[in-house]
Amino acid sequence: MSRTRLDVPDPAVRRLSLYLRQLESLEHEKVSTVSSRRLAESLGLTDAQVRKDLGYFGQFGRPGVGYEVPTLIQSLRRILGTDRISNTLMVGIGNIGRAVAAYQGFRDKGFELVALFDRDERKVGKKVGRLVVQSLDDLPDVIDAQNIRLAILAVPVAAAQEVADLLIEQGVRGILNFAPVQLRVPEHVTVRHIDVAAELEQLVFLTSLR
Amino acid sequence: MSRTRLDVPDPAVRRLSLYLRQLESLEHEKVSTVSSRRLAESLGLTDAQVRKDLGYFGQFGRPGVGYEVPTLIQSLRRILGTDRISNTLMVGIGNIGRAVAAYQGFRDKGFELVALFDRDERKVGKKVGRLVVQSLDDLPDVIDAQNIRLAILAVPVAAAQEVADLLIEQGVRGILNFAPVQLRVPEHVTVRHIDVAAELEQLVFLTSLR
DNA sequence: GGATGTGAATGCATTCACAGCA
DNA sequence: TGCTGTGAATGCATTCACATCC
Repeated sequence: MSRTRLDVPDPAVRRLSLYLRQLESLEHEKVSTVSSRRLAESLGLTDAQVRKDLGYFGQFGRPGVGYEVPTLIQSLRRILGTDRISNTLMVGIGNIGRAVAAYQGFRDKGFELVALFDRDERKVGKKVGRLVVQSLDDLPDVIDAQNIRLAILAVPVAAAQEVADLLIEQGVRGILNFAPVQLRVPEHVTVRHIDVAAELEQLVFLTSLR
Repeated sequence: MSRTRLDVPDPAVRRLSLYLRQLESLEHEKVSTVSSRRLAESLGLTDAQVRKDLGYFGQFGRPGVGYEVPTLIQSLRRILGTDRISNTLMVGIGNIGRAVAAYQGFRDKGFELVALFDRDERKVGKKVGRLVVQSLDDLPDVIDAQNIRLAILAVPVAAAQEVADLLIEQGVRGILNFAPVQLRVPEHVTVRHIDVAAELEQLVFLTSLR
């Protein structure tokens, strides 16, 4: 049976982003070459893991030398799909929404926030950065016109599932969810969840052990 | 060898927060009892996993009946350590910092944001919600006086490691890091990392597969 | 009958260890 | 010699399956 991209362990894919971040920082420091050992150490991992992870996707290094930093960065971006810009929309322009919208440097990472939506009619028409908040009624047209497949969901818990359903119906394939609720989505849709309170809970637990 | 709390799989601990969130929502709907099956289904997990996870910490259910929702909530809070309020501080009052500070409901989850800090002298003295932004010079005194062990780090990448070192030196044991950089910390300190760009990268990768 | 709790079995991710190449 | 790439071995998490109890 042929190896498909799908049988890569999920934890390995998560680490790809980590490697990319670290490599970008090395590039910034004008480091031209890095070994799996060095990369691993700076991230608190093992060299074998770095090599294995990269090995799922191809051969990028040179024995006896290591990995060329700029080339590996390019390769990782291509693998992740961030070598081209993905148009992204956001629904829910509250505190979190505004903060994320204000974040500079999305574009460098392969994303462009191209549309903002809110259900609250008082927010519609207001400017946030370069963008104007739109009504949810415009969602279908905008998604269509700009070929959007990624959405950031920053609405209150009570509205999250409903808005997610709407997004999916209109063709969104990936949702970054800030609402502290588990979304129910069809197979072909991917959700990533950011839950600040849950992370703090983990910290309390882990710090009270030692 | 005796079982210590430490040999609980990390993924299991992460799911505890998930269970808690779901149980709170069930309590809100006045559901008094829930089976592992039902709880699992609502979270996209298996019943065996729910039982095994809870089993690491004790026996909470009644065979033939299930788990009493309010009791299990209490137990989970005690396990996680969120049955008592943890005083928390934040450094870096930019966009993200302000958004997190504005988040209502920390207290219900077991946290109280009790102090804000920023290096920028122009921000010091300004009010954010009920709190006044303080100078980093005051950090040692505040940590001491309020017995703070948790910190939210929302400073720029360039300052993150330095501020983290300072926090740790003053006795902070857990750091929630929003800066997209891997912090180097001693053994006894725990870090959780929230990286919005990395999550979006994952979405791009996962959605381009199918 | 219906559900928990938990050892045993499985499956998946990590680490080892070494052949092969620069 | 130094480092990659990768099968084999290990270790860890999940799932199975059933004895036990309400």
